Amino acid sequence: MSRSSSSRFTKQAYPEQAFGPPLIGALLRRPWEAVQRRMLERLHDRGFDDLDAAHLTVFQYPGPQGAKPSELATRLRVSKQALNYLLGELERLGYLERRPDPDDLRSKRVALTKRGTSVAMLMREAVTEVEREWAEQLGPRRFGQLRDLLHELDGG
Amino acid sequence: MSRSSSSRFTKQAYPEQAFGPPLIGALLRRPWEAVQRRMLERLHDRGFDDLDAAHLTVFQYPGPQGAKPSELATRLRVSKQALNYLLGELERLGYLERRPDPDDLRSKRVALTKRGTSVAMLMREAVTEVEREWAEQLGPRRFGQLRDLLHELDGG
DNA sequence: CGTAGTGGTAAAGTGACTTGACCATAACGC
DNA sequence: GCGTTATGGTCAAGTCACTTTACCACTACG
Repeated sequence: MSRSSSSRFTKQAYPEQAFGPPLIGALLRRPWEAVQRRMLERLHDRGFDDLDAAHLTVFQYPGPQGAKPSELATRLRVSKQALNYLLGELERLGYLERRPDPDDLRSKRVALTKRGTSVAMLMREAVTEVEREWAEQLGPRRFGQLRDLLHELDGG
Repeated sequence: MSRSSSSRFTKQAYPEQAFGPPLIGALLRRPWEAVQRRMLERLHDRGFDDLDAAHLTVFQYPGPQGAKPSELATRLRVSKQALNYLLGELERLGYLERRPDPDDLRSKRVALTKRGTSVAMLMREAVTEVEREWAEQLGPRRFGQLRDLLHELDGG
């Protein structure tokens, strides 16, 4: 499903699109969705089928390891209650633990379990897999350009 | 692996990240989220504050104009009931109508109202705005490269 | 024309989220 | 020190966006 036929969005059903060509929004969205789908696919392949897209946001780069729940909530732009709910799920499923923060008695720190670390690694592998495919499609030099340009946008 | 020392994600809170540099997944995700946020921001600025991110998926390129609900559901990867729910909302709020399909009496077609068309145009403006900023940051030539590379990935 | 398939909707249930409240600790004023 | 404000986390209750299930209308196919 990685290559799909070209321009699968131009079916007869949209003969007269009021809009012009896709802007950068759509162009970023679709590859990103492809990455996301691949990650979930691989996780389910390997038996982690109690995870869904919502859980994955927690594992999103750079991952929750060592983070304080409230920090994570800010980073992921969800309320701390919503995040706490997710952390509860993930803890119940054995992917992480919430441990007391030695430096702040109010606070906790997220610690990935072995199972949680596997998920993080699998996600990374899935992305690497897609990277390889894209590098093949664009050629390594141009893929490198793409990554550099995105990285620069990102503030690197 | 401790490059990206200038990255805003390397706060003291994550001194020993288990992962390396961001892979293409994160690099795509973050600019895309920036675009998404800008769109919602502009819509709310202009008084369309009864819309949220979920509604926007319906307006996502290439937009719902003329589409059959079930078609849209497939495209957006949601169940047809969930989509129908969203369409109901958007119809109630005056952004679109569901009209009978002349060619298939079972089917409907989505027709944007004037209000709905405004939203589509505003979204497009917001993206264009971001494009301009990025073109300035990267330089027009390199921004063009970025767009072309993404377009090629997309199957263009 | 009968039977399977497709498009759409309604109804009920669920659960991921919200808002609001609360307690414990920390940081800062004096 | 001691009171005040801010921060971190959690619980409880309510909500609503979605799911599942079912169903009807129409179409396609033999």
